[in-house]
Amino acid sequence: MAQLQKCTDKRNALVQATMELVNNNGFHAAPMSKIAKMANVSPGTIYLYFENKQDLVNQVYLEVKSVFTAYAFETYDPKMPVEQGFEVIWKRIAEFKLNKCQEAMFLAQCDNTPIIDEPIRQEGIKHLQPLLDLWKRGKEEGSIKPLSDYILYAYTVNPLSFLMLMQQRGVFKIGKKELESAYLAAWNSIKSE
Amino acid sequence: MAQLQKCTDKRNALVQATMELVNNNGFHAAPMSKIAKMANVSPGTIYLYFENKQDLVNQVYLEVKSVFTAYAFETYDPKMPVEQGFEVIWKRIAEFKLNKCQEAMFLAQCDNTPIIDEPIRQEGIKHLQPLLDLWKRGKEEGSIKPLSDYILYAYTVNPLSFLMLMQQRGVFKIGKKELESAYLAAWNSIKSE
DNA sequence: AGATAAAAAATGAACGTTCATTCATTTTCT
DNA sequence: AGAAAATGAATGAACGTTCATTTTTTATCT
Repeated sequence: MAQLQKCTDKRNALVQATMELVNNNGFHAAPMSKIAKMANVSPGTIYLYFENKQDLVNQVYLEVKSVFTAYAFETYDPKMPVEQGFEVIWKRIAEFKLNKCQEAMFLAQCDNTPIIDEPIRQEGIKHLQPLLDLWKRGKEEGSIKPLSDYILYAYTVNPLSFLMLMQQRGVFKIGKKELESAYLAAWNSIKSE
Repeated sequence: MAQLQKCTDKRNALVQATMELVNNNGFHAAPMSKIAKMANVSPGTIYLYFENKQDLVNQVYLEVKSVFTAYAFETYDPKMPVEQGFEVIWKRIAEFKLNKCQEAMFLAQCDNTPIIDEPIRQEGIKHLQPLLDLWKRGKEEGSIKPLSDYILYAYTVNPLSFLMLMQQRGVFKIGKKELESAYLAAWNSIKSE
């Protein structure tokens, strides 16, 4: 798979088409031929950019995951106090999950199914380190309950995935007020005392 | 599709095999031929019990969902005080999600992908009514925050799905102590004041 | 009870389709 | 003109589903 020099356009179109089809139809009903058609590209072209279908979906996952974490930490500064830092990160994550639905849905599907190879998934998690560091700091100074990172994640970040899905399916709409309540619920579940 | 009279055994074996294969390989890599083999049945036999592959997975979903809710409410009595009722239900749900991994994983996958037809999914949700009634009571008496049911679900039940997955993937183990912490986090996120 | 026939259930090879992937050819860029 | 990129028809494998046949169960009669 020789590195192609330009035309990151076609690659992006393929990434976008893969997300859209997997979101709407599921992995099992997202054939290469349709992905190609949606990206305005010939089926054969996909194999200039990706090894095969599994590699395609792996790469899309990694790319979307790193866009997500970059977005999450964009306005965060490790010098912030714990509570403020948490609020900043949480609200960026919420903004991402609720506005970039396409990307968030794709991640949710990948994280809850075996379609992504396990080593690739592990790699996608690494970018989350700043949040884990913040939690470590919070636990040390006593502002955050001394719980496993998995529990902290389950009660603060994961609920947003569920709310995103419900919004996407049209049964629930989250506005400014609901977002503030949701943030409080998140903070209340992990803050000390 | 005439009703078959006996041999609910074969049907159960098919349900079990479908869950196992979809959990381990994903829907796209769970062909009818493998499902049949795992259930010790001929491929043709599947079509005596189910219309087609979509119907098979729909029915498995409905069946597992109703086993789940039956389990959740088994020890609950609507006459219980709100906080006690919530604790009873929450802990049953936790028990189910953490012990019946096969079933819980399958539900998580179905709820986060488009593999289940939307009307069928809607039907599966109906059995959750007792919990919604409890929350209504809690909001009216002021013991539970006046939040949307979706937010309450996101912060109390959904985290368990995430923790179940992490336990299943071997990166996290939830014991008696963690379970108690998790319950407190859940209750803290939705209790009033 | 045992024998026999009719009905029900189960089988698995066969069918038509669709899929991922390849590669000889064409198009676009340098 | 030469190299790089893109094409899309062709290929073989795998899939969901069917149905003519076989096996098992049930019902009936001696």
